[in-house]
Amino acid sequence: MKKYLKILKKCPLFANIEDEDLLRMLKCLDAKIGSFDKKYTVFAEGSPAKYIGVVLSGSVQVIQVDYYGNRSILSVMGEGEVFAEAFACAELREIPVSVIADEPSDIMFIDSSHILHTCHNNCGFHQQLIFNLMKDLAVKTIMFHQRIEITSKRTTREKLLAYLAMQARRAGSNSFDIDFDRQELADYLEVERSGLSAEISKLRREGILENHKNHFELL
Amino acid sequence: MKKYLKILKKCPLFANIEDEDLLRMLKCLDAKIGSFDKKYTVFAEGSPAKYIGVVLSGSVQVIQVDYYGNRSILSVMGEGEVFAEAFACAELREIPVSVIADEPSDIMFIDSSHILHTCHNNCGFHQQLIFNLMKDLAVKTIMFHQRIEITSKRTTREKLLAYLAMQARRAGSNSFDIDFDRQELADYLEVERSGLSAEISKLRREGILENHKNHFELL
DNA sequence: TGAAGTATGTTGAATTTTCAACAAAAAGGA
DNA sequence: TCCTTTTTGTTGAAAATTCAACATACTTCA
Repeated sequence: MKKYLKILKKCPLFANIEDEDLLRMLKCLDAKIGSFDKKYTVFAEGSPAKYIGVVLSGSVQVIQVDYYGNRSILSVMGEGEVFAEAFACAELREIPVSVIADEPSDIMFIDSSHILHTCHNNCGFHQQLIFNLMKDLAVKTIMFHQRIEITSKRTTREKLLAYLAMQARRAGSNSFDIDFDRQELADYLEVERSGLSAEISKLRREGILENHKNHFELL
Repeated sequence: MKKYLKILKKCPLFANIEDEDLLRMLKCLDAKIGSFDKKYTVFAEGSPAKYIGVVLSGSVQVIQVDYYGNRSILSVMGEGEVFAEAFACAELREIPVSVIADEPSDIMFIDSSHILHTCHNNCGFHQQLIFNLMKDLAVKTIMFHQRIEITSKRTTREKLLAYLAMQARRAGSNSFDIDFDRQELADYLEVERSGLSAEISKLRREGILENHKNHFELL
């Protein structure tokens, strides 16, 4: 667990908790670590909403797959980020999404009941954890607002440009890499992969952007 | 304030707080009440993310309007429900949405800093409030998951049927009323109003549903 | 009640997306 | 390196959406 201390310190769930306290607390919370190869399932849709996940290394995708097999990528969580916390905190029985490893990843699992209900050791961190969880969930809510702002556009072109503009803002530069391959970007933007490829080519021909693989530059 | 006690008790923000404590606490939080006529703006996009809103009567819509004037309805909050809490909790400077009264509404405003930072009176409810806020935000996150599940469908028909199926589930019956007029439903589903009307007519002709105004029945 | 304003339904043309199929390019493994 | 697999780009036809315009129904309020 010690080797992940640097990541854990960046994790919003553990903000304002001292190093020495952190490891002790994780023991108290009975945190477990698991490793997942790329594409492997961390949580399957319908499994109990019992554990909160923390990405220690790698990254995971939170996805929904509907009746017809259409897949939506809801979010991508990277190192130090938390996932599946909303289902545990809202006390859903089952999680309504799947979580898969986007690359080889180490994941820490915390039984949510250890956070939500005061532990018998009465260690003093629950209040801080709850507060951190609240902030984390507020940030997640805003993340969904941003996603909806992008996907509510009506055309592939507008969705793509809105997405790229947001990535450029995040990167602080008009030149940046994106995390998605083409199919994944289509699943995030909720458009057709082939139409997305075509639109990228069109924007390039029009001189609006340049790109090579996953690197983009807005002109 | 007393006249709203019944509503406030239903409000998730005040769960597990005794009646007698509630009014005292609201005074401590310096809660204010405002009234808004239908269509009036409760919060304008870009205004400071300082206040948390609680619907005492009526209902509000949380909306985004993009550069081209396209309007998305993100959520509708009715009596006892909380809004704009995510922006305050995440400590955004400005709120990225607008909130408008959907009907004549009374709204309670609470300065978020009074909740997030321990008050000098050191009244004992902050921990419970933070916990309630966390739960509320978890539920909101799940609400967005559901919205995305609906709007990620590719056709007007699929979006509409997914929406109606969810409303039927919520109502516990195949016969139910919806809160939206046609334009609002289109803004929620992110489709064209005229196309939506056409699709409703088509589903009716196909014998898949019956409807009169805002009453629907799935057959 | 009547008039004005708003909401809903309908339609056809233009635009866009989806779908399927395939070619080309890139990545991975033996 | 060569072969296989995966990813990406391209294309045309079919399907669906958007847009604009208008008719009708419904509301509101004087």
